[in-house]
Amino acid sequence: MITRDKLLEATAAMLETGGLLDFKVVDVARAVGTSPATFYQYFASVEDAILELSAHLADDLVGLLKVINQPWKGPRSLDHAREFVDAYFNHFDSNRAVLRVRNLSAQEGDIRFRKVRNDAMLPFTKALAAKIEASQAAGRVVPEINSFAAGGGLMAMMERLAAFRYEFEARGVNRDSLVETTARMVHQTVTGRR
Amino acid sequence: MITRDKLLEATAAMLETGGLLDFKVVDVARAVGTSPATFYQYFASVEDAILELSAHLADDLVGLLKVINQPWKGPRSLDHAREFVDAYFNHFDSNRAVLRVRNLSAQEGDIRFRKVRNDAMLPFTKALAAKIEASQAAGRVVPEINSFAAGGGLMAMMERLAAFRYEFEARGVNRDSLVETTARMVHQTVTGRR
DNA sequence: ACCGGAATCTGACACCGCGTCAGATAGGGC
DNA sequence: GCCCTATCTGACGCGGTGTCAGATTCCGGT
Repeated sequence: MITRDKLLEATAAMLETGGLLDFKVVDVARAVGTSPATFYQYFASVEDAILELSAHLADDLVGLLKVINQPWKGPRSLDHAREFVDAYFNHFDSNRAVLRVRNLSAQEGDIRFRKVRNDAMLPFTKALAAKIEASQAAGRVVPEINSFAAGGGLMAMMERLAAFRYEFEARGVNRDSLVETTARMVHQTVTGRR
Repeated sequence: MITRDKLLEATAAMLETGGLLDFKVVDVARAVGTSPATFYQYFASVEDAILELSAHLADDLVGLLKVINQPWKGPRSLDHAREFVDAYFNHFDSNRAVLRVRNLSAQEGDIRFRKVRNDAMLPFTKALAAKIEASQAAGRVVPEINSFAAGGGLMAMMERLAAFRYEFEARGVNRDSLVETTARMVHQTVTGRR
């Protein structure tokens, strides 16, 4: 495998293991059996490396767009919501550490991370918003709700619950139960039906 | 003012300004007109200082418990939800930077930050869960929903929307609209009513 | 006014990670 | 075997970390 990829991989691994505050590029270099100079050969800064890791994450999600772009109708509509939530949880589980840093940096105002996060999440937010608008047109959802804000709110909820999943498990809410509850909240908000 | 407090204040200010990755205790010391040694006189590490800042945040929220512990009934029930969401947004706005780091550290698994975060949020999660259970008992909310997970989900949504409020403003959703939408989602989930 | 002790602060230091550069090393096309 | 390019790294100056011993300040007691 090419050195550059090894460095990226090691960076991700480093983020899994330790906190962001004591992240050291020396450690990354050591893990790959190379020197810090090599790291800076490929990346101008640590942020750049993490940014690249973040950018690749959106790729894993394209498959999920199918689930959310189909209409959620009939008796199976709740199943779609479940599938959506479950897949999103999986995605988060596989990429906890990088997503954590991506979101922090986006919150801190770094425009590059904001963009990467938006690229990943906007399609979903918009798809949910479109469904909500349809439900509003059908009179099943109140017009006072801003569809984009509601879609964003649902994404926010999913992201957050995925992030603190283990906190819930420690309190007796297992993964299935969390997915089921989240799916029902999403479904309810989107379709206006129980 | 006592040096220790000045250091805490400067730490918070430093977190507002720059990213976590380039946080320097020298900068904090300089801002207070003292030396790094003095910082370490009072705090064993940067984390400890931020932890203390985080711990104090819960204090600001005790007033809000009143709003959520009263029953949300009758024609004014939506107003209660609005008041709750609005106040939570304010809280987040006043303490963005510290909350950001608190949440990151909690996600990273730091048990002290987990505890501080739980101390701040659990009362609200539980209060929402209690309301949901009441609605379930009344048949207005489906029993398949786990009340604790749903309460946590609502808190998660609020926290996240507050965090990315400016992202929504950039897309034409102003604060009022965001609060209104969030309040309605909370209200709907909690009471089972539109 | 003076003293003594405790509390508070800091200069100085050893250590280590950052980020750079010039030069070393390794491929591979011919 | 030669050269050119791509890739790597040793060595370095800079600056931040965290510690300690000692300096300074403060204050109560006499």
